[in-house]
Amino acid sequence: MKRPTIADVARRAGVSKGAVSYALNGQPGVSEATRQRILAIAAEIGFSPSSAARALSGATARAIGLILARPAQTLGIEPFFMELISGVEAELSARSYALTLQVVADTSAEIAVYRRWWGERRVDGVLVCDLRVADQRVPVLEELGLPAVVIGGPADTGRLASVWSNDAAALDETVEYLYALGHRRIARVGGLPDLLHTAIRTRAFTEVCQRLGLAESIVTSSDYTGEEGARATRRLLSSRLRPTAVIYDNDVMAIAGLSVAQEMGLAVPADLSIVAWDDSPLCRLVHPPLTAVGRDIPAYGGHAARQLLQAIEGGAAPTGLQDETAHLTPRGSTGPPPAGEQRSG
Amino acid sequence: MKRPTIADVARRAGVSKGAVSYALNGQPGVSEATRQRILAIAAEIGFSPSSAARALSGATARAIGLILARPAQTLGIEPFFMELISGVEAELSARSYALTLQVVADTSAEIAVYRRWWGERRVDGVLVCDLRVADQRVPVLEELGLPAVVIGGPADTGRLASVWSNDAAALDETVEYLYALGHRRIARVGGLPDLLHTAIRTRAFTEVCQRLGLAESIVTSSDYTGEEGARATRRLLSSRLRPTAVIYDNDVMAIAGLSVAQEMGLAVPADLSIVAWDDSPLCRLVHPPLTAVGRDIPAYGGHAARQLLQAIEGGAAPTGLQDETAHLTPRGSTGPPPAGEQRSG
DNA sequence: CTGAAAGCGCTTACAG
DNA sequence: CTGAAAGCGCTTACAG
Repeated sequence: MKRPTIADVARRAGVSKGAVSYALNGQPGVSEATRQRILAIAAEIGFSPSSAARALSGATARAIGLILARPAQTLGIEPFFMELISGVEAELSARSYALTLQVVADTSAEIAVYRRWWGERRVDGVLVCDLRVADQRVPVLEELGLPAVVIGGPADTGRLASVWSNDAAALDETVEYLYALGHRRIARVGGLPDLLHTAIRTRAFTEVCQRLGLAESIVTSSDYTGEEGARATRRLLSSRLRPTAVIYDNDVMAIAGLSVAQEMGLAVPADLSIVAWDDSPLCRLVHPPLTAVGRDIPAYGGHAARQLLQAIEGGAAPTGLQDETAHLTPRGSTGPPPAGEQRSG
Repeated sequence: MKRPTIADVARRAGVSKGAVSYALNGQPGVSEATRQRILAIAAEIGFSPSSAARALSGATARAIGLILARPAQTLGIEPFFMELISGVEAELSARSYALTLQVVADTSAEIAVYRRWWGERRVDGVLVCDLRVADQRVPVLEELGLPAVVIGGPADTGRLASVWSNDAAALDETVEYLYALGHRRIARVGGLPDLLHTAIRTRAFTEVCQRLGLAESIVTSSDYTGEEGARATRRLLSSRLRPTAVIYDNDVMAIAGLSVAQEMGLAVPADLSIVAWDDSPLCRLVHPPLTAVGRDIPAYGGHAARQLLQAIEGGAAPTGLQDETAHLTPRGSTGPPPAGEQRSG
């Protein structure tokens, strides 16, 4: 099947190619009657303007890029990224922008792809995930002048806008809730230590524990896999003064932690309380269902996409956006600590 | 920053634009020495050819499309799609093809996007997921002449190649394993009934149960969510002659089923054996870890991508590929049925 | 082996 | 309000 071009539409409508272009793009230059006739003909013969030709003349690819630099394993198992992508998509497809996705091994590969995309003019802008402390990607994107919105923060992202959520506040709320239940030995299994949000949560955790007078707060790092969540949990539960509550930095590790507790003969929540970050359907799948800290991730992705489109189309650099703070949803995995534990620590 | 064009490279190399093009694309027409000099200059000034200009003249976008028509909820929670995408990516990025991803609500939206992509020449070909019985997408893609590889089968996909796995054989193996353990009342919680692989597994299940003389084989359908998996399990476990083993069509429902069993006071595997399809890290996360039927999904995606690139570049339509058959990995969730149950049914 | 030129299908000033 | 034309940055026959 031969693809119709703008010339085909012009010929059938008896107008110039320019007129068709104006009609399609909603620009002045054609009468309303002509516009309607052109639109009808375009629809009839199934014409869509070539994205390549459009990009070449208009200099806009109508595509944005998203790079994921995580191993396939953790990518698949964490609902976070797919939910984020769904939200991004909803925003993009409403404006018929395409999403170009790439999975890479590490940050340097990611930077190489940004450079290539920029050279190829393949995307009009990018969404940057997994913001790191002193992130190397930020200066590169600034130098290239490739519009970008950083997902994560708060942080100094220079000229790049960011969309972020107040994780420190959410963490405070969580620890205070556990404290109110009577917990005095609270541990946290954190995520990848070089991710900014891990650093932010770790600092908040340390501060709130100090404020509440919890001397024995413990933080360990992990890579978000179930294996590391299980290993960290075994270590915590085998220690002399084992914690009565554990906060995990993702849902997967929390579920792994629940299994380890069961395996070690500890009842949840009678002997151990468990809190998952990144609330997701996974948390409601297990028994008992997990108390979790969460927020609307598709909406988060949508907000980031909207900021990016604004940066691309509006010209004016958006200033960034503080998204909703995650909130705690208590379920069956948290309760008071075992009797006799309540005042120790 | 101004993006370098082929003219910049040509000027600095003291050759024509044509020569630069030949050098970059590994075509004859330039001497080896000149080619090396051109390549060095291109690398030095960070030149990547504009994908739009390339697509416009060469008629190849160097991008393939993938559409997911599932609600955000199930997309996020099932590791399958992300693993598939990872595998596709690995194959594509090795040849510097881009992946254009779109999430849509239903099949008619999906078909509309195919038509638009075709008109826009945005992608050189597409990967078709979730093959259905009498799939409406197949004739549309054939009519458009858009290269496509169907993920799933075996089925009559006309001129489209497909990559598939023998699910019937894997289901046989699973039922025979449960039969050998002594199970005589085996139930199956199937996936979306209009998906081809659900139909194939359902038929295989019915046939193997007949062959083994298991009269009371039960099949229910679901939408792959934990909620439906839990509901189906409650129904099964509340029935007068409850099954002693249940096979679930995905990992998420199997985990939900495990929780329901625990909630209803049944021990797994002492009172109930559970098998998950789509083995994934989730299956090893719970306690007991789930016996599961699985295979290498990233490899599956990679094979599909390779077939598609062959269809796009080779010209000759690939004939399709039978991928590895899924195999059963016994873990802690399966065992003999309760004493006294072994000969009933 | 190399250079000059046409052409891909749009968009957008520029004249009428 | 409309038409003719240049130009985006490549690729690829076509001459030399």
